Amino acid sequence: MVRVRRSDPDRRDRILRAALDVVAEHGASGVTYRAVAERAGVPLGSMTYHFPSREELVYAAFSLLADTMHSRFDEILASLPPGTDPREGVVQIVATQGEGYASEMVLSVELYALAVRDVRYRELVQAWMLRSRRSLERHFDADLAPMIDALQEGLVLHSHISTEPFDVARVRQAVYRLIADPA
Amino acid sequence: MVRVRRSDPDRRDRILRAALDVVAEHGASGVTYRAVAERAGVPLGSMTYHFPSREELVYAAFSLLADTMHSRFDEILASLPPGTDPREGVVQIVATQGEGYASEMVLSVELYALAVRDVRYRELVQAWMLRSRRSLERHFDADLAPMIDALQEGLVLHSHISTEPFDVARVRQAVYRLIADPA
Amino acid sequence: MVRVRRSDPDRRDRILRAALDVVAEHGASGVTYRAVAERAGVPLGSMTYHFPSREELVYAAFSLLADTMHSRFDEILASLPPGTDPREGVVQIVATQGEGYASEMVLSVELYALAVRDVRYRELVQAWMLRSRRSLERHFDADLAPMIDALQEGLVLHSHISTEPFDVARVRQAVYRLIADPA
Amino acid sequence: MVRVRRSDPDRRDRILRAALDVVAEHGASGVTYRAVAERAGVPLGSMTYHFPSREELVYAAFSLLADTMHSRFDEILASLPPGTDPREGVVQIVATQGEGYASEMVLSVELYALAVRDVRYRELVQAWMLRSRRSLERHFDADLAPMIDALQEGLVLHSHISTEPFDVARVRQAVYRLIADPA
DNA sequence: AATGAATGAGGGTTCATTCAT
DNA sequence: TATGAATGAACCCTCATTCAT
Repeated sequence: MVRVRRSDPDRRDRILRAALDVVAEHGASGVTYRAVAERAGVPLGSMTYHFPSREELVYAAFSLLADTMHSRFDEILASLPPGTDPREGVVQIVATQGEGYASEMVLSVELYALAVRDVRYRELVQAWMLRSRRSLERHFDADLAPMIDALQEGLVLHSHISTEPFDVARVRQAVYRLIADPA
Repeated sequence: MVRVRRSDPDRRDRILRAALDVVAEHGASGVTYRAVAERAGVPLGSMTYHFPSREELVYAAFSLLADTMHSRFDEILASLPPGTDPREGVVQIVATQGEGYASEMVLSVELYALAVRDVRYRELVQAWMLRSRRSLERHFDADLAPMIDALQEGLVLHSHISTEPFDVARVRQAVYRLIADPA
Repeated sequence: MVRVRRSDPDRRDRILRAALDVVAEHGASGVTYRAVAERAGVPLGSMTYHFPSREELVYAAFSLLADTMHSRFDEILASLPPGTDPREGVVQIVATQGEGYASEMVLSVELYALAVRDVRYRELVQAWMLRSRRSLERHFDADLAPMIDALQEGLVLHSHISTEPFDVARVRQAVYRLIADPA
Repeated sequence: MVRVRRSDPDRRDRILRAALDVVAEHGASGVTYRAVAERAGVPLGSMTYHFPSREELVYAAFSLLADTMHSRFDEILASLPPGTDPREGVVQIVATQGEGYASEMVLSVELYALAVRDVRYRELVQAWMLRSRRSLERHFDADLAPMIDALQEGLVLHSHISTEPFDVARVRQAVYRLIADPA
């Protein structure tokens, strides 16, 4: 009657991706076992088998998000052609997150909302932030890294909240002002 | 048998403030009629009387928040003693929101999380942002205002997520770098 | 579509009686909101309205049981025709509970099972036991009351567990032996 | 990667004892495969291997209980020094179960609760009761045995439900009254 | 012989919302 | 105007049981 699929090794992963989809659409509080199960195409009982509590599911999903986002962030900075002004890397990061990957921005804001209220998520974000700074320090002074990170954060956030069209020129101007003299 | 207090003119307001308290503690999704009613000390039936749907309640609460936060923002900038470097106003705003008023930061992140997913809240935030810029433009160039606003946002956000102690010097340095030459 | 029955004053009571029915059939652990709701003919939502937690429901049901059983117990002893040997009252109590009212015995054993594990139920049973003794003391010496109560308990219990037919003569003999000389 | 202990001959027994522990703590309805498996330190899959259905597990556990309890009962009566008033054996049984071995009382009440609702358990208890009477008949008249058994049951039960301290004197008095003239 | 993976059927509880009063 | 009573739809989570290995 029912299709039996006894072993499904990457089911855990599929569930996590489905969970992030649900966060993007309905927010972190919209992550219900049911919603994710349906999206991932797995039976409800399978959800609690892999993630015994909803909280674990949400946490695992946001951990995956942090990893994914950092990879993208790091890759942009790492793959700058030699000789490029590294500030262009920052501009590109903002542009990438501000224009494309909109859903990931949605996701990260949800993560921040959790982080300001819950230590566990605060630590997760903190670790992610440190990794971002480490990546920035490949090109910029260590003192500057947190500032660049903050500016980039604010720009991306505002670009997503704003109803105005994304303005790369303004982003570039802000970045170049903050980092007058790339180290 | 208890004499009921006839006419409770600021009950609506008390409910909204209670709602914001609940957001600070449990997030926007934690705003249930029941939780808010208990916090505000009003009967459950009174909630739906004043706010026929939950959505209206939440929206009204965040509207109140935007007003409150803008007032604080504007007041700091408006009350700078003549002759002060206006960049100090920006530093002070970040410091105020980064150190004290932590719960308001929690609230605003929740608002952002709503905004990135829902136009109605996006418009609310957009209007607030425009007012902030208008306030900044009293001291800075109009082109610069959005950048300052973004930097300030990023700094406050990171200060709340970070587990490191708040560092005013770094904030000041970032602000002064971005605004090298106050208009 | 649905029959609306806005006020139903003795619904609470009907629920409790339904709960006891369910205990009799499926044991205390079988008392689920759903099972009781169906039995009482009330919507599921009504259950949690009247009894916010399952535990409250169960406790209230067993409180009602204790009251009901004590009433029956007391009434038998109180309505003995003057001049009757009061020991016949005890015999009659055992007979009543041993032959008729079988379901109530079932119920009381469930209550004992709760009582030996949970103080709250222990207190409930303790209070009931004290009332029983008080009733017995109308006819018997205070020292004797607990013994009579214990014997009666054991006889009723065994009569319900036994597969042999109920034997009044044996009950009478036991009671008369224990109470050789009615006070 | 951990070497698995091949052949664990008394695992079945360990599971049953664990099951009884769980009954003592959470009642018969608390006996879930998971709870017992954890308590016994065996994998979940092992449970259904040894006891294909939960019902079998519970029944086997209570069978073991009946055996254990009867052994204790019989031993007390069998090991009375010659010349001792056999009624002291009964007193001692009540004292043993009333003061020590509290958890076993908990267990037996659970068994009674099952017995009054389910023939299978009724038969189990019935067999146990017959064995008890057989033991009593070594010292007392066959007619008296059921009465003694009932009294003893009621005394033990009440002692466990009562919040008053255990009173051996009263127990002795009750036993001596019921058995005025030991056969 | 033994067990981890998997799942469907509930079960307790929360809650927005409706409505009679 | 104001509110207590009421309810149905979810939601999180537990669990017995099945089965491939």
